[in-house]
Amino acid sequence: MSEKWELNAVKQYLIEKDIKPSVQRLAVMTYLLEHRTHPTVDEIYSELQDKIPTLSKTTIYNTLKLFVEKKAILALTIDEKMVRFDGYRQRHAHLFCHSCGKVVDVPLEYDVELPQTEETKGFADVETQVYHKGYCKECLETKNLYIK
Amino acid sequence: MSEKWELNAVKQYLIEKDIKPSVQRLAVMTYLLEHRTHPTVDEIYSELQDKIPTLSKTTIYNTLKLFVEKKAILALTIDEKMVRFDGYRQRHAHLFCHSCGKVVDVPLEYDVELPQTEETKGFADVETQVYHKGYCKECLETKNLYIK
DNA sequence: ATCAAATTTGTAATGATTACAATTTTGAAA
DNA sequence: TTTCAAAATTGTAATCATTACAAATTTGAT
Repeated sequence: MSEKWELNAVKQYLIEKDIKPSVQRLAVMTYLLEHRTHPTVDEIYSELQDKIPTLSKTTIYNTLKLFVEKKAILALTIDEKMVRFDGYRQRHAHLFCHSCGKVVDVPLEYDVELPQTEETKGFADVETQVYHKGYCKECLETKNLYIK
Repeated sequence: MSEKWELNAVKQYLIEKDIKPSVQRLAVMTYLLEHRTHPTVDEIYSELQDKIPTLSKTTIYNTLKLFVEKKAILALTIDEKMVRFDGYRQRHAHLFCHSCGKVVDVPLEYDVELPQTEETKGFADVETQVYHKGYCKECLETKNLYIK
């Protein structure tokens, strides 16, 4: 569940992505690399508060925004309530449970390409995300969900 | 751009989906069927205010929520700021411009299936959405975007 | 015509995100 | 090491999409 990352490897990764490392940035990136849970801003903030007592939630927002701009992580809009973040860089899709909000990685066998049509011509910097949305086994078993 | 729908056909469609037709519901569904622009709540509300002077934005929210529950329309979470709605029922993917927020339909040649793995086993009622995100030609040509 | 259920409406609350200004840290140059 | 401007961080206040909720209206069966 929780791969371990060397601080220097994380630092190197940030530098590769043209991001100046700082205590806060290293903590956020390390958290994302070690936790494949697609956390929200609040989850990251709560988890890192202990390690960095002066941490501000605005810093988490700033940092994640920077990481996304620099393409070091992915912002997932799978949950309509809030953005989830993903530091995993291999091609994969995501599965979302409408009931508990859990997001899990699922394999994606091939690239889903943007077709070349009149509409899509000239689009640049396209990144593709595949979302599967439904209800997970645990929620179906433990909650009384009315799924038609 | 704007296919025309008979009121009775829309009414029939709502009934098929187990939705009791009302003036408001017919107006919203007709709007979604005739406009493939993936409008937001505000856009739908603005457009229908003239036709229905007493219309409330809460009604738009209620109506869209009902339509989604009954699977008459799709809620797109492609834009992190707000939900977009789609009344088009054929299989297709979506293309999103980060700069202007435009969402356009693009062909999707095959079903993107949820693979059967330990993690995905037991998931129910899964619906798949494919999002392509980038910058559209118009924005690239008319705005000074720094795309690295 | 009556009346309960369903629907619509308006207002107030919620909560994620952003704006912004102040404070702190960093790192190069003297 | 000291200085100082740029960058990064922080806290607070504002924004704005969405939801909660209660009152008003409409619907449809009797």
